[in-house]
Amino acid sequence: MKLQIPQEKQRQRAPSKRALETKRAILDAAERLFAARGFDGTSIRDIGKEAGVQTSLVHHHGGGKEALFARVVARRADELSIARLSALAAHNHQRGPATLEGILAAFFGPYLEKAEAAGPQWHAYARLVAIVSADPQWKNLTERCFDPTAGHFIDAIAGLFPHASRDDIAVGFVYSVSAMLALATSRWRVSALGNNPKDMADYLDELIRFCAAGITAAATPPKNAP
Amino acid sequence: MKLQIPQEKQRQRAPSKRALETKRAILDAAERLFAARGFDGTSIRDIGKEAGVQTSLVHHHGGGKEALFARVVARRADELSIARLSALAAHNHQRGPATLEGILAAFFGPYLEKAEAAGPQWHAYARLVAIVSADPQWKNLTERCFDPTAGHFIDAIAGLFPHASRDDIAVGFVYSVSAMLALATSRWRVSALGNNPKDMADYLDELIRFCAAGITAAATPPKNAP
DNA sequence: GTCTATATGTAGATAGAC
DNA sequence: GTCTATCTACATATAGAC
Repeated sequence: MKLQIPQEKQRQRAPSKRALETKRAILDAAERLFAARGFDGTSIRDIGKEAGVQTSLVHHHGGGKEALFARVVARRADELSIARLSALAAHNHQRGPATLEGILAAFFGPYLEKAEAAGPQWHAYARLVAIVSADPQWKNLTERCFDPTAGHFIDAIAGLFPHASRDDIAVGFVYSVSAMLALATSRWRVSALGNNPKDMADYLDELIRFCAAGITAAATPPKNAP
Repeated sequence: MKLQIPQEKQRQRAPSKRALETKRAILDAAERLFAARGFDGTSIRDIGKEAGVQTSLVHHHGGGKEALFARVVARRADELSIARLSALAAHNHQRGPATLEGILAAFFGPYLEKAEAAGPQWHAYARLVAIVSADPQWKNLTERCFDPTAGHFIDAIAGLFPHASRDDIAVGFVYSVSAMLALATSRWRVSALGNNPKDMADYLDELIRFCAAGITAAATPPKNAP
C-alpha cells in the first residue's frame, strides 16, 4: 500500500467533457461494487463491466485498485464534512443553548439525508463508509477523511459536559457512530423490504434518542458512594 | 453458495488423534486469517501456510472455502450461546428483580471475557463475528448462529418494559450489539497500544452504561404533549 | 490422511496501436 | 483517452500415488 490518497496530477490541459463523464462513471461503478462486495471481492474487470468501459480504462483513470478505492471514498468525504460542519455551526449560532440532540442531528442528518435523497449512489457510499471504518487496512484513509470532523463534534459535545473527561465523550461518540453505521448498513435495508417502512426522519429521531441517552450516561459516571 | 452450515458426515471410524489436531490447526489458522483479512482477502494457500499443512489438506478438512468459513464461525457459536443463555438464566434466578444492566452483562460478558482471557484465538473470533454481522453475504449464517440467542435476550429486556413495543426494544438491542462489536474490533485494539490500557471489566462497565441508557430511552418514548 | 502434481480460471497491471 | 492483446502471478479445486 503506497499511497492512500492519490493526489491529482498537474494536467497540461483540462480533460474533455467525455473524459470527465467516463471518470465519473468509473467512480460510480466502483462505489457500487466496492460497497456491495468489499475491496477484495470486487475486481477491476467487474468495475469496467459495470461502468461500460474497458478494464484498462479503469486502471488509467483510477491509478490502480487501491488508489481507485481511496479515490472513491475521498470523493464524497469533503462534501459530507462540509455539510456536517455547517449544520453544526448553524446549531451553535441559533438562539438558545446548544443541545446534545442538536449536535448529534448535525452529524447524523447529512449522512442519512444524502443516503436517502440522493438515490442508490449515496446509499452505496454509506455502506462503503461502514466497510472502511471496520477494517484496519484503511486506517490511514479514515484518519484523513473522517477523524478531523469527528474531533470537532467531540469537542462540541464535551462543551456540554464540562466535568466529564474528553475520553469518556469520545467513547460515547464512537459507539454512536457504530450505531449510525448499523442503521445505514443493515436495519435500513431490512426495514425497507417490510410492510410499513418508516420515514428517514423517524429513524433519525430514534437513533438520536438512543445515542443522546448513551452519551449522557457515559459522560456522567455515577459517584462511587463508599 | 450451496451449504452454509456443513453437516458432519457419518464416519466409518473415529478420526485419529493426529487428524483431529490437524483439523483444529486448520480451523484456528482459518479463524485468524479470515478475521484479519476477511473472506475474499484470505486464500486457501495462506491458511495452509499458517497452519503448516498442504493446500489440499485444507480442502480435505474444510470442504471448500465457503464451507470452511461457515465451519469456523459455527464452531464457537454454540459455546458462546450456551455461556450467554446460562448467564441470563443465572441472572433471572437470582434473588431480587432482573435489571437491564444484568441482562446486558449476561450478553456482553461471555463474549468479552472469552476474547480477553482465551488469548488471540478468541479475539480473532470476535473480529470474525463483526465481519459476518456486517456482510449480507452471511445472512443465513448469522440467522442460524446468533439470532435465536438474541431473541431470548430481547424477550428478557422486553419483560422490563411492558409498555414498550418489542420493535423498539429490538432497535436498541441492535444498536447495542453494534457498539459491542465496535469495542471488540477497533477501540480495544487501539487502547491496547496506549499508555494505560483499561481492564476488560472497565470496558464492559462503560459499554453497559451506554447501552442501558440508550435502550431505556428507546423503550420509553416521550409522550407527545400537544 | 497426507503428499505431489496439475487442471482451469481469473486476478491486477501494462505495452502499444489508434 | 480509448481500445486490443498479452504478461505474470495466484486463485480454487481435484486426481492419484503413498
